Amino acid sequence: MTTLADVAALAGVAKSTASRALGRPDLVAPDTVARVRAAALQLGFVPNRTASHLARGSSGIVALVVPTLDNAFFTPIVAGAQSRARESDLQLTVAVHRLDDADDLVEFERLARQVDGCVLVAPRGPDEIVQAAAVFGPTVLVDREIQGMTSIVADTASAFADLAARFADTGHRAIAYLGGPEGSWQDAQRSAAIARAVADRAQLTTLGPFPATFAAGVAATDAVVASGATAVVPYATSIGLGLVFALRARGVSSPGEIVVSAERLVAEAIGADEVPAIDVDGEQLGREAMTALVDLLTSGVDAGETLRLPVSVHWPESSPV
Amino acid sequence: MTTLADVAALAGVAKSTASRALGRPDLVAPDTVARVRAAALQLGFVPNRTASHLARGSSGIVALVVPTLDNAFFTPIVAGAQSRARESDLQLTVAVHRLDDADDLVEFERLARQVDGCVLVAPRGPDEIVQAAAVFGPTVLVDREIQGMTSIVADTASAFADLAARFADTGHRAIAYLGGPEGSWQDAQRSAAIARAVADRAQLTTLGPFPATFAAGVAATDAVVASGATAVVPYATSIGLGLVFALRARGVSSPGEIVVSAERLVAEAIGADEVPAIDVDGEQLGREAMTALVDLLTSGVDAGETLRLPVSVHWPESSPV
DNA sequence: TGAGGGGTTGCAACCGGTTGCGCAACCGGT
DNA sequence: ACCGGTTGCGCAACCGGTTGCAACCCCTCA
Repeated sequence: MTTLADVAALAGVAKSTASRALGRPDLVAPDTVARVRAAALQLGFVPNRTASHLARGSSGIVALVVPTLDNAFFTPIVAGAQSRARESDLQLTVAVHRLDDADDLVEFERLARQVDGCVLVAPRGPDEIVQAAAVFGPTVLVDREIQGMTSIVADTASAFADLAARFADTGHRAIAYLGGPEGSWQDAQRSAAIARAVADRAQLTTLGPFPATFAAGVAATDAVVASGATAVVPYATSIGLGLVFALRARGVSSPGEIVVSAERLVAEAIGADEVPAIDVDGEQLGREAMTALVDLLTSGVDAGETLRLPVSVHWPESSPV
Repeated sequence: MTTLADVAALAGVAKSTASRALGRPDLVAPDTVARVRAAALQLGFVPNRTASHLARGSSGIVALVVPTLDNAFFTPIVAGAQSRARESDLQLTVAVHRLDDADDLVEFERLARQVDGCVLVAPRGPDEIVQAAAVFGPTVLVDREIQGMTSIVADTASAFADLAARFADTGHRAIAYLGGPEGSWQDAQRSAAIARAVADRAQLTTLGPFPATFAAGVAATDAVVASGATAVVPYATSIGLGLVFALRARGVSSPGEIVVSAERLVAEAIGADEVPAIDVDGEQLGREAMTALVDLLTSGVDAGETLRLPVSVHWPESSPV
């Protein structure tokens, strides 16, 4: 392996000058920079990240904390964050933590102390725990808003409200919302947004709380049918999938008799192009979060602002009613 | 942050002794070890991985190379490898590379030179390219066998053969195999295994090659119907899913008229508990591969052996014929 | 002509562990 | 009492970059 010393020797300068020429060219005379660069190129020099990190006192590792990976919502976030981290030469370590209570915190601290920063996906649990987690270092929050913390949220609530409003517009008189897990920040947002959107134009039944699973959707079927709803907005894709399968199994056609909104890709999978769908770009969510963390790391200042990403709604041409 | 020097000072020994006491206690007097350990505990000492890696000349990073992440087959492998890597205090970096041709190699080399070792998931591409990739450092292969290389393979071929044989046993006279992508090592194994298993007990039609996508399954429908097959074994889950949906869309009941084998979880999703299914434990695949790599890294010797993981077959109680 | 100052560069001390080598103490054996 | 052979420990030199500080050159302005 060729080291910086080799490059410096070939270029006829000191190691320190070589280091500066490559890292902060503005501090070095232009032709010296050129000479060093040429030498580096000629030797195929690749700086040793480990040494660099040691000298700078950083680890070069950032953590992404998710509550679970058994959920299609989180994996794209991981992918997006991963790819963005790589662009900034950071290693991403993915950790599974719920951050629900104080016990989670002690384990989290050990992790946080070993990395340069954290991206937290903590959909549930009290604000206090999440805030406490943020004291260990630079932190960016995903899909949740807490006063004073930098966060990136998908504006799913607006999309849900849009869906519900259109259902009401297209003649649905009874709409059901299948609520998400207890304590979920997004659930609170979505539930409130839908209620505002529907107002008194239709009867809105809120069911739940449900965990974001296929089984929960199946289990919700009785209640949905009993509610008399002709349009359903489920908190999560998996819940909707379970509901659709269970409805079909008992002979209720969907989207014929009961329309269930879905996510874009799933709408295709369940063979219903005519289902209203939303498109949350999880990868972008992860990418933007990592971008925010990188900014925070380089600038050193935490603006504590929220970036709200739009969520698109696909409404079928043919009326789903 | 407390450093080794602090610990050494508190324990009243030299830094070097402290280092050895913690890392190789067999070289140090028992009571000295105890004193150092106590000091470390008291100060809450956490060794700095970066410094350790620099001194040892390793990076502490291992790479997992997959051809794509848009495929449900690979994500569990990533998860398994990830979790196993963490147990050995290794950072996992996931890279997307096909390793199909020499161009991929140059980019791969840059990656490989920065890590301690690689786990390669390279289902396609010529053996030579994969072998060339292995020269840059310790390497473990997943789901593919190449003479002389350590590899972990799921014994899917046997499972496929089992499926085909049982189809023949239960009266199917025309069976179709939907082949995988061109050049796929596993496809070659599976195809051959099925042919051996069916022998002359039924008519076997091999279709393809197909990419492992939903769309490919849809596109294969005409050919499947034309073949007169009553039982189909698709190379990949996604192909099977596409086929089932397309069959149903054109009024052919499945598994009623044409049985399509599937993977365990998918069999449930398509609402057919009575479908023969296989269960490949991708997470275990990734985990075992990482275990092999860790062994290789610590022992320094590459045995070049293959570990074959069993794949279970679920045959429905009620005959699917 | 000399003091003041900006731009370049080199020296050497870091960052925090790891490890080769040498010294000293201590062992049992003659 | 003397000796070869452990055993236990410390010194200092690493690993490969980064950076504070000082030296130096050259140019400007008084």
